[in-house]
Amino acid sequence: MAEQRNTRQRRAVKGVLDQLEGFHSAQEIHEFLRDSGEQIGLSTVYRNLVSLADANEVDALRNDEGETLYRRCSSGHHHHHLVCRTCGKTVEVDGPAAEQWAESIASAHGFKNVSHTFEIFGTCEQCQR
Amino acid sequence: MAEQRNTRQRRAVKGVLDQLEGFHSAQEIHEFLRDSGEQIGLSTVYRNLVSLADANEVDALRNDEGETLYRRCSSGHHHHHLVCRTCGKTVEVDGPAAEQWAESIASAHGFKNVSHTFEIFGTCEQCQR
DNA sequence: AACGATTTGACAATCGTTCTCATTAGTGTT
DNA sequence: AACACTAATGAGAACGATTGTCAAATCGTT
Repeated sequence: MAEQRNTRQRRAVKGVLDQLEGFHSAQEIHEFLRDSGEQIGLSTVYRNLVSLADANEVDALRNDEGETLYRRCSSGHHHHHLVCRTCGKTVEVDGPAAEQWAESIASAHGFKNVSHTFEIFGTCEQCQR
Repeated sequence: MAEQRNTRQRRAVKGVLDQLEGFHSAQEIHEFLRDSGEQIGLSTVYRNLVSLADANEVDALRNDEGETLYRRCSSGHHHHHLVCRTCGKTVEVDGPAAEQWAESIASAHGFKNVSHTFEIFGTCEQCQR
């Protein structure tokens, strides 16, 4: 259906995500690209991030302020994150127990079509100094 | 320091929260008040909700779309929610296990000043019809 | 009733994100 | 390589939720 064209800009966005550690906002990513000399529009960055997230090629999550943050995800399966508020450094976390717990709570109350968010934010060791 | 005045508007906002089931956005609450014949500005609703949330008199959380939703919380202690996307109906949920799990993950990686979000969204039985 | 400080409300401003639409550029075909 | 067809881009406008501004209204106290 949606044929993805391999444009210079899309390549660039993917490229940054490989270089950057942890989660970053679309605007940060745009700024980074511009600083790297890449000519790319902000809308394009947004569009590509959204489409990459739809295609499950990157992880997306919302931080405390409601911004969406993106990160190239290593594993293909569902997981959660421990994210540093300051530098975006991320630890990937599995929580099968929590997973199941959410599921069972939901179905116990007759809820369908369930999604959940489970993210941990904090300040990493480095940024504490 | 901040002495809270008991204004008609603040009373009204608290009042709605008592009447309304589940989580609702500031705008919904404003609309509801207006429909009830209460004359109140949108900014005022926002301000009161924020201050009530700060005072821990109401619960606040962000939904999938990044909107902030509010609800008068029954219990004073920390808890999570199972929220219906459609009507806002809410089940209050305790997850001591999940709680501790988050804590231990965070400290294991040297993160301080940790906060977490754990909310479950779905469609409740009624709204499935 | 009067006072001084806090709140209010209408509206402007902000911030992240999405939309619009004319232009550009992949991709498959001669 | 030149074409054609269509998706992707970019600049800026538009949007939606939320916050800021500031004069006017209101609360609680004297």
